[in-house]
Amino acid sequence: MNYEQDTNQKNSSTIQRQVNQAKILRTLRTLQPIARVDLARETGLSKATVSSIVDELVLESLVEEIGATTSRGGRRRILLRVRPGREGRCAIGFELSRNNLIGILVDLEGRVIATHRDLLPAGYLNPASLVELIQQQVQHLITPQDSTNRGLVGVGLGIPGLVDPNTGRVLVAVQFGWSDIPIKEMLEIQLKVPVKVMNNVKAAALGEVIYSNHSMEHSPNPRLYLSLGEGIGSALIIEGKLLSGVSHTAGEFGHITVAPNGPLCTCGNMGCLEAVAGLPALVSRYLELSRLEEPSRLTITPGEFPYLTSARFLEAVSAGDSLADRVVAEAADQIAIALAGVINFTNPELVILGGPLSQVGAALLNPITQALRRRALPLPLSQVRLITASLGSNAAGLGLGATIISQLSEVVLSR
Amino acid sequence: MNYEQDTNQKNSSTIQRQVNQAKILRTLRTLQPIARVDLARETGLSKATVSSIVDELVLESLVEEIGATTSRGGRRRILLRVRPGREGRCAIGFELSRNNLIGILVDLEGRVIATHRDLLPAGYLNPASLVELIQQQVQHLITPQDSTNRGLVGVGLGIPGLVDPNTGRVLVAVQFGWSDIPIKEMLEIQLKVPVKVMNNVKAAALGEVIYSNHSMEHSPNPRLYLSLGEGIGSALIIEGKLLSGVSHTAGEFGHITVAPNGPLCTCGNMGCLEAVAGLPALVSRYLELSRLEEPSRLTITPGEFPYLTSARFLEAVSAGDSLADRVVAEAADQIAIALAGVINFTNPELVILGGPLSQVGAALLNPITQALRRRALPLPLSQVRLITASLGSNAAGLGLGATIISQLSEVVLSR
DNA sequence: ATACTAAGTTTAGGTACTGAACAAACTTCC
DNA sequence: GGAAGTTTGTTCAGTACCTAAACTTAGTAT
Repeated sequence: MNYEQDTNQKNSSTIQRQVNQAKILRTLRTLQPIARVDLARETGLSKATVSSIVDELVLESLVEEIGATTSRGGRRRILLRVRPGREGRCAIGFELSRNNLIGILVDLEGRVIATHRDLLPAGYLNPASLVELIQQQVQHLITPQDSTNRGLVGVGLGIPGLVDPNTGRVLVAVQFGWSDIPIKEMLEIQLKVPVKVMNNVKAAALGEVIYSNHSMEHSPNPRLYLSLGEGIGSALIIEGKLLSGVSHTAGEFGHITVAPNGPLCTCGNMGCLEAVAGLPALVSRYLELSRLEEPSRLTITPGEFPYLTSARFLEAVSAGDSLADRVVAEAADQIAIALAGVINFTNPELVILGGPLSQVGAALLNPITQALRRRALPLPLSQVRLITASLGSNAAGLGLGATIISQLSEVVLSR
Repeated sequence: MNYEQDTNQKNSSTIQRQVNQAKILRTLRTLQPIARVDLARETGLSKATVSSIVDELVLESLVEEIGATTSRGGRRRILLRVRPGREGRCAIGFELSRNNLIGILVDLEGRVIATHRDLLPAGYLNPASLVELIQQQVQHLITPQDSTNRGLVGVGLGIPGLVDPNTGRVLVAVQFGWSDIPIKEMLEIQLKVPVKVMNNVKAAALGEVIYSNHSMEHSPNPRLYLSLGEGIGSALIIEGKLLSGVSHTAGEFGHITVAPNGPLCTCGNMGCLEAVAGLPALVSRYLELSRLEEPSRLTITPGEFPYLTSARFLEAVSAGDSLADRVVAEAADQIAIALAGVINFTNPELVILGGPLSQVGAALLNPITQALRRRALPLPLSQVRLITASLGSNAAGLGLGATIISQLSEVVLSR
């Protein structure tokens, strides 16, 4: 079940054991603490098989015994659980952003054990240097004794750019000037553990979605993550998997048309959501309206106007600036138009609002909720839970870590 | 592999054989005619295993030998293929509409062997009578000798209404006054073969998507089917599976907002696509504009105006009525607004235009294509193939039949 | 102490896969 | 035409993994 074994594994066709190992691990994780008998009953496997597989899992540091229950006649049941903390196995999720590399070490239960942040060196970032940097962080994060990475289940990496999650190639990353970099392959050679690479916003989406649930079990129903910031993106998760699309660009939420004759967007279309509700648009709108408003009622002084940044604008909203609040409410209406369409179309069970704009909380959530009531169909709307993202800058790392961990209890049929 | 065997099958855990049977069947179907050696090479299984599984498949009438090739030194290879026609196994797809029950018998290659259509009796249709009617059609369609349905792999049923495809329950079918009918269960008891029940538009979508491909192999990428008629619906197929959603209402394309302050829709929202581009809206628009137009240039005479039906309107478009054409072109613009959003969001490889309105062909397709060029993002747009539906009233039946057949070469891990 | 009960382990038997040897059915070449 | 060579498909011994049933372990009940 670890990487070395996978590579010199028999002949890819002994699916049985993998399926059953995964089944037991999955059951164990959702019902823990649990005894072998109950695992047998839950999974439909025989007690003998469960014993045999549990033995293996204990050997691999994935599972541990935690004493016995009191009995009501008969031998006491020995409770098992997924082995938590540093003593068990773990995974690391990395997020690469413009200036930082954040690494988050999670245990088998998806809990954070340690984090590490490196500032990126100025100037061009070489793919090889990134690999080097990640290798160093891995050494920092896992226990120093374990230099073989044997405790490490795998590593995930989120990158701002277009990634093919299947091959793990970075197709384009404008910020770093990369194109067609086989980063997954490079990392696997260096780290000797399986690596998963994906877009950082999608990784954050996975994180928020998985951790919204209090269990790492995935729902089969669609769940949507919305990232509201300078740009507006999203990720749709169906049956626990990210929708990627033919060219891996699925999730473009910001270019849904919400005002057919509205302002020109950078993409060439008129009235894209991003053009009216992206942060730059909100700042412009604020400046436009502030001319009509009495300065005394504003949190932002007219002197700041020429230098008004998105961050400062968001502060004003949080500080209760009524004009900023109005601008956000207007944007919420526009967001709701697109969101209502997507809710009707995908019928999700969960929508998570993420990105900088989402941090203003109720100032955004309330008007969106209201507008959705007018715009969305009653049945799908009644099924959807609308919440705000809660993991902050840890989201991507956690999503990647949890994804790696989850793969232990999934079997991918190779086709 | 047939239904009786499935029920008293060992103990649900002999997954190995099922996986490998499915793998061989899948490979065989895409690469046929093919010999055992090549199957072994393609699937990675040993020659011994392939021989053993092929023997089983031949016994089950799923596969047949079709003579040998000429050799270039060495024993000649015996070519195998999926057994076509009545001699092989087959499936039946039924579509229930307001007045008709259409049954389509397809062979293992997805080709139509026979069709049958019954007019429904007037008045309330009892679920039990439907089961009875389907049972009769099954008897008509399969060879009379085979009264045990042994040749029948399974049956699919498409119903206009809200269906839970997992349980096969009809949640609501307004046209028939049904609610919460376990139609799948009822049919399985009667027919003694596996039954799949789903919404008829989604079944049609599956049909069009599967048959657009010239092979029954499913692409992993998203594909979209649009049904343009009185109402506007859609179905999104991802990894060969229909997106259903929490409450099984996914695909509501008609209630995407395309004109935020537009006309009131039946759903309560303003400016839904359906309210501006559904057939009733087009007819109204035609009547509205016809007052300004010179009657001589119209195909429809003013005398018809009070009785103008959607069907007549569509005839006028096909006849080249310039005003009707203009109305369709306007609608195409609105459709393109919603479609561009969905293309950006889902990044599909295929969009199929279906439903009555799609039958006007280029009058609709051209303006949509043009508008998409302005509205959709270049990268996703460049990947999408936009075509018109081609199966007509057979679509749903074919989709269901093909779905049943496809299940032979798929393994669903039970969780 | 003895009987009962339930959890977990051991064992014998069955299924399904694989590699290697073998049989079958060709072509080639002298 | 027969020996040699080639390739396909089958048979067989060995292995992995599952199950049911018997057994061991470790408790409670009386």
